Amino acid sequence: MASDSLPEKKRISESTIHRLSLYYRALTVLEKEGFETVSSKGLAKREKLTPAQVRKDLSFFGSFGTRGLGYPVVELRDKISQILGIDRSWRVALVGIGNIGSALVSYKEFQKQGFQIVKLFDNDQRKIGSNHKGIVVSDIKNLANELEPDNIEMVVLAVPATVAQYIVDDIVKAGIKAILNFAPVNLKVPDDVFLRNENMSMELEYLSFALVNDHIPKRVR
Amino acid sequence: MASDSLPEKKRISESTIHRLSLYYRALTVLEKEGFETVSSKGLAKREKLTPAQVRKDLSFFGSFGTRGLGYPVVELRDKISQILGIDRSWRVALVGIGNIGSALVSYKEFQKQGFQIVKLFDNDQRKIGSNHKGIVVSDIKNLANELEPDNIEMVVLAVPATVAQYIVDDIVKAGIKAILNFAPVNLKVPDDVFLRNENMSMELEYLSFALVNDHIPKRVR
DNA sequence: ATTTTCTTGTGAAGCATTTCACATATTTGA
DNA sequence: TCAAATATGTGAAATGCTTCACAAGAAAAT
Ligand SMILES: NC(=O)c1ccc[n+]([C@@H]2O[C@H](COP(=O)([O-])OP(=O)(O)OC[C@H]3O[C@@H](n4cnc5c(N)ncnc54)[C@H](O)[C@@H]3O)[C@@H](O)[C@H]2O)c1
Ligand SMILES: NC(=O)c1ccc[n+]([C@@H]2O[C@H](COP(=O)([O-])OP(=O)(O)OC[C@H]3O[C@@H](n4cnc5c(N)ncnc54)[C@H](O)[C@@H]3O)[C@@H](O)[C@H]2O)c1
Repeated sequence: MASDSLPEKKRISESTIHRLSLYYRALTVLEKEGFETVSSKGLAKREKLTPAQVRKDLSFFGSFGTRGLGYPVVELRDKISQILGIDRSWRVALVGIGNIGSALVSYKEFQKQGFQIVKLFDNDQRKIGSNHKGIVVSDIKNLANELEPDNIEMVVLAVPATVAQYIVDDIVKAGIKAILNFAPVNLKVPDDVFLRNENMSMELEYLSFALVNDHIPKRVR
Repeated sequence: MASDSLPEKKRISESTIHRLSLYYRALTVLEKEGFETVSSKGLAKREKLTPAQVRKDLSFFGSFGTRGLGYPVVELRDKISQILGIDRSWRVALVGIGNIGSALVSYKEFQKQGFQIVKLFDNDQRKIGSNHKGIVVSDIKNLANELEPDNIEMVVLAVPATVAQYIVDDIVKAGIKAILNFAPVNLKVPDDVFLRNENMSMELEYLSFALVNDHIPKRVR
């Protein structure tokens, strides 16, 4: 036959990616605690997962363990950080320097993890020009000029829900491909833009449901 | 036979519960826009889901639609709010009045949605006694006395990761059954306590992974 | 009244994810 | 050196979740 289907890129589930974050965090702690190796069982226990789940997740990306011994803590952590792309730093812009936005700018852990907030935007005249942790707030009007994908790789959106779609449209136009949105609204973006939503109300509603229905879900994430 | 297995309580998946939140939000918007009914197709489109998914989710809880017509917007919204348990208000305590904690207290939407923050705790002498939106910050030392499950039904935890487990132990001891945690740490709680984590780093790491791997997950939540 | 159109509700099929179970590799202890 | 213990990596089975597809009910059109 002339054309077999192209070797399709292996697709990883969202859950696996989230668990990689958990493993990464656990391994960081294990290193601090002085462990040199850890078994899938040990790792699983820390994150309330099964050993098989841990092994399967890691197996999507390679073989990192030693039979009879387990995984080398530091090596595995470094490997996961490569997989997640957090073995480098990311330049992040933050739009909306309100309650949540200010909390995010002040949060030093992001910086340490390599998510560097390097640009701030707002439309409030009292905020524009002001200084937050060494960064001067730019006027949102200049977003198109000042948001270069060469420079900024991710945008965190912390503006009111009512304006979020307009702003996201501009962000997309500027060529940004990754957005973390805090506004409780379903934003429309093209297929090649990665959008994640942080929806706190949803988690409170989940708790409400759980209390009212005394609910244990089939599968806990 | 003497004993058939008890009619097991229908377990609903986490995804379905989260989608109920989305439907609720969409229906609120639809009502404002003046729609009296909406089809599963219409609802699906707004939330980037399939009509079958919408119908299946709702079918777990009953039959709310009319064939040939769709679902009555207001009625369905009210029904979902009953299912989620948000047709009432919840009394919430917030522990840790720092960057995130302050943002949450100032957020009026929670109040509107029925999540009433009615008690604040911190261990910082400069914060204890101070007033946030009409609530005086209590000393964390008094948590055991002042956190009565009769009065407080949920706790939001916004303290440093290093102390989160100690505090959560006290919260559990006080009899609280629902906790929303912002600290990036895997907290241990008994099986009858519902715990949800809000982990922003995880979402940034997801975006990082997506950019590095040009990744579209198998299933988008 | 009757037909056509629309749309729900739901088993069943299809697909994704988790768990099982074991061959295999390595370490540990005797 | 060898046996026992440990623990990975992975097909296959089991479980869970989503989508299909269609019968059936209701509305709209004729
Ligand atoms: N505060 C919370 O605890 C919380 C919780 C959950 C969700 N959220 C959501 O996060 C978002 C931000 O919430 P917040 O409490 O920080 O609100 P906020 O009002 O304190 O901050 C919003 C900021 O966006 C700016 N802004 C408004 N319009 C803008 C525009 N067109 N361009 C640029 N900047 C603009 C405002 O000047 C302000 O600084 C909202 O969508 C809110 O629903 C907040
Ligand atoms: N700020 C952010 O944007 C952000 C983002 C993601 C996660 N988080 C997490 O949320 C949590 C809070 O972050 P933050 O930035 O608001 O930190 P913060 O230091 O500003 O606030 C923490 C608050 O907890 C109080 N606290 C400390 N120990 C306490 C104790 N034993 N009992 C009671 N209160 C105590 C402090 O006094 C302070 O008010 C942290 O776990 C952090 O990792 C924060």
